[in-house]
Amino acid sequence: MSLLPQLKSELFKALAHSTRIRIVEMLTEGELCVCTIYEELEQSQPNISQHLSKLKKANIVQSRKDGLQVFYSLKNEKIINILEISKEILLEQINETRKDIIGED
Amino acid sequence: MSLLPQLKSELFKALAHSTRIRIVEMLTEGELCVCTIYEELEQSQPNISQHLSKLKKANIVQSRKDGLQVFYSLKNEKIINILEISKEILLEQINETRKDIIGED
DNA sequence: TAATTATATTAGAAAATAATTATATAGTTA
DNA sequence: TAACTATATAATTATTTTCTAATATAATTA
Repeated sequence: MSLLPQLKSELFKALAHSTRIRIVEMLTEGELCVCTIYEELEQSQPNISQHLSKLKKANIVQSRKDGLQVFYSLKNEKIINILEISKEILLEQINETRKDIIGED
Repeated sequence: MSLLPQLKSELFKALAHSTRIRIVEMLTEGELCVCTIYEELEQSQPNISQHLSKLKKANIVQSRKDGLQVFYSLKNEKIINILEISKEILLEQINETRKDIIGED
């Protein structure tokens, strides 16, 4: 019995929240301080902290302490590829739906 | 305010269960009858039916009826790419962990 | 048309997840 | 050392997800 499907599902579980998707996408540009993340996303500090904790537990991000601040960054750039492909899939879905409604070009 | 993060999170939610991962991976080989899926995965028929329903709602699979049987197939092959990248990420994680424990080669 | 088969749906209980509020911790500065 | 700041953790409640058992539906065959 393979363990991989279970591990994969845990990875996707970590990505299964729009706030966490937004965090990962923010981190695409480079490391960010926790304060920057919750201010930009307009979410409470504890809420963002908990989401970051889930991302960290899933090994999607890592953190580094600098004085009072904590900076988070992506642990593996390949996570960006997953987000890119998901975007392609969604855009194709949207395009299909459009065709169904408007009719073929 | 972009809608995409929300849609992406819904896509990942649909993949956030090991049974659904296994189903998608089975369908990589081509369309399958519901009965084949629940027999091979050794899960109850209603349980598999519910998981298939979630995958269908997320537009990951489509179904086709043939007599009494229903055949499911992938709707967009790109979902396979997402699973492949997730595997790469996980294998790299495992390799890192191994290095931490055993020491650098 | 009645019985059978394959699948889907529903209802209900248990478990997991999420947001909020309050509090704790670690590091800094006065 | 006391106050302050940034972040993390804990507790609570509400919501969502999952599994199981029972039932419904649709297509087939006797």
